[in-house]
Amino acid sequence: MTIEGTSSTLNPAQREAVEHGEGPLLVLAGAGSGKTRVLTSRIARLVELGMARADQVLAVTFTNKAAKEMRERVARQLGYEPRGMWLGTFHAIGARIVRANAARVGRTPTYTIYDQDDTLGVIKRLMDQHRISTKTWTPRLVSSAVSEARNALVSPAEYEALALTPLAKAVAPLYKDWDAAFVAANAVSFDDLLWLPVAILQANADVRGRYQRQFAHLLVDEYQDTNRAQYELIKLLSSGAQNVCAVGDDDQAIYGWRGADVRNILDFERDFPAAKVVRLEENYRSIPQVLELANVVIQENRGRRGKTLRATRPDGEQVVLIGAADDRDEAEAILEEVEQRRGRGDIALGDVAILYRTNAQSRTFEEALRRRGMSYRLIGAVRFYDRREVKDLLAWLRLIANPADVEAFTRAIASPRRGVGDATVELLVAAAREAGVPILEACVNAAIVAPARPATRTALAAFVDIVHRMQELAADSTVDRLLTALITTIGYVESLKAEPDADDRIQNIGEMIRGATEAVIDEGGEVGLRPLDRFLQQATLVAGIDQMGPDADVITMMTLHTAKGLEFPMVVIAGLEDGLFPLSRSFDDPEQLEEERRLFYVGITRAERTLILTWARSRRRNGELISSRLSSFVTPAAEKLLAVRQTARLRSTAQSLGSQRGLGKRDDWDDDSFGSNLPQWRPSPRREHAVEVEDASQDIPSFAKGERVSHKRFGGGVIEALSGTGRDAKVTVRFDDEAIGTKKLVVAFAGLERGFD
DNA sequence: CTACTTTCTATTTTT
DNA sequence: TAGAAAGTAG
Repeated sequence: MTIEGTSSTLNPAQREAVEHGEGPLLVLAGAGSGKTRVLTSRIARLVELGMARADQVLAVTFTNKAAKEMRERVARQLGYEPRGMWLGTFHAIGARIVRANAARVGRTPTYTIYDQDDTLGVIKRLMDQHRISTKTWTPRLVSSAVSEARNALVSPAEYEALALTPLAKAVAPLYKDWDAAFVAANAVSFDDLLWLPVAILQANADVRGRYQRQFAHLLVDEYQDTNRAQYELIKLLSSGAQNVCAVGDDDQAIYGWRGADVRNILDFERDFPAAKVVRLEENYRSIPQVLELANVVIQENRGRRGKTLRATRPDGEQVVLIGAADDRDEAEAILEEVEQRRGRGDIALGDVAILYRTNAQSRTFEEALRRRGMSYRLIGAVRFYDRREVKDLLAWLRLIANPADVEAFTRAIASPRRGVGDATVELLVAAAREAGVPILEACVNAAIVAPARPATRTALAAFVDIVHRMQELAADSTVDRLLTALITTIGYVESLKAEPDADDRIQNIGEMIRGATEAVIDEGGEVGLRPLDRFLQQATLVAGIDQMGPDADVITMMTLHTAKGLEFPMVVIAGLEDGLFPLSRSFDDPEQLEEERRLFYVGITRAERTLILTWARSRRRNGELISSRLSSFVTPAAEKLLAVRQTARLRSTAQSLGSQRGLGKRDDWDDDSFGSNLPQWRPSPRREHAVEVEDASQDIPSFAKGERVSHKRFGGGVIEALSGTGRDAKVTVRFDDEAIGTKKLVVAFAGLERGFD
């Protein structure tokens, strides 16, 4: 596996981008066109020619891994380490700006970055305070509402003024208390890492001026995936010389759901007048067969700048489409393909990536790989730092670093359990908030602790004592030594022993201590930061992909989103079924459907030599068996480019199905045992279109417009509109309760009943 | 207070 | 199906 861009000399377009001098520059870089190469060459040249010192360059990447690779490549081209260069993700750079100006936003430099879970904790507590039931609105929903506001740079006051929907009206007062809650915990959310820097720069001319003078050149990778806050941050930092180099590809915009706005790249010339635009359309990665498919697929999208990838590599293998009977059959078929090619000496395991839309799909592959004894690695699904035991210990470290960290406190005090229950914890949290005191202090505050039982008070005192002792140790010790001491003191390993997978967990702890050792060695560029703080920040800001180790000869599996920016000799895109890819919820909204299609495009263009697409007629999803058909992304025009095959099992089930068509019994052809009859390939040039099983409708009630229904939670209402069919069927219901209003519900999940409540 | 059991519900992608 | 929340027994 390598990162894109391997050609040794620059083509004319690449050279033009690299050699562009002052002023804004937009590089529209198609997949595999060597954009990383352009970026690194450009940075190296800027420094080499003295157009900017290393510390005057700010380069933003999408992942930490990409940042690290870029740093290495720049160093290689320069012949020395570019010390002081700001090179990182938006979030890492934002974190640095916040830390340098922490006092201006009510934090200290040792503030904590709250991850998704921590932020959810804050939201639950806020909802509790405001007496909003987590049943009417789930904390998740509230979280995404706030997140959307933050990413669009909408302040709490503006949000309140604009709040029209019932959800927005419920969220507005919570959002108003947002900053106070985070300030009290000396913490910031993920989104705040973008919001706060923008706020700091907008409100403080001195700070703004200082950064603007510092950064002579800004470079932004994956510009199509920037959101409003990121865009504003770039504008604020670049004002003046406007030496902004944005690199991106509107066809690869796949983060709209995270607030990214493709218009940022579509409107670049409007925002940065006199911008030079360079297009990179020559693809050095993939064989023509792959590129042809990519072009055909993406042409279905409207609202793009329009570009066509030109192949530079010689002809190769035709792209394959395999239909399978079910998800297990699909996995076996894929592995069979891999082994055949491996047997022929075409590829090694390390050349293969299996990509899918949802993380849940990885399970079937894992099982199949285990059965065959093939080694693999799973990227992203469960981040190392998300494992329970790691999070427990991180909570302790966080509390040691930041005694106001409420979420760390609630977790640390319960792991292992030490005689303080939920009720006491909530009492302490509320009291600390009221008194405006860090949570750790509240535990030993006589007035606050008074109502608790003596045993609880003793337990609290003991807990605080441990944290204090560790704080002392942290002052002049390395992170790994601190961690080791902590584990012993709290008896963490012993507390795990009783659990079923204790061995794995203990191993992970060993891994964590090793990671802590490295955190001390790595200096990173930012001065005056304690190793502990650096370690903690890195632990929250790493992405799944960042943990992808050095190349090994194993199959790699990940989601399509994670695969962006990577390339593999052989790529499998699995689960090409309507409802899964594209996901059913995107059917309603053309923009979402186009984003899904771009995701498919991203997947296709990861392949260098071999591309295999697969789909399964039936699949187990969330505990139930659902049947589906080939993804509508595989249009007739696309299908012409494919070698279409079926597994033996699909052939046989398709036949038996044909004979009992209309009987509507679908389940009986899945549960036969798999045993020794692995799928056998018989080359079959065309897929019979006869395998159409429509009708997913039984078990799902059908309703009519105007009909009266009742919902368990929302009460009675009237159906206003219907959309979708089968298990994707949705109804729009106007509920009697005005506070609830009109809702769009998926019939299969909503549990609607006819008539009155 | 804790550990266990039962119930419920929600289905996507991630810095 | 799995994960979280709520309920229950000691």
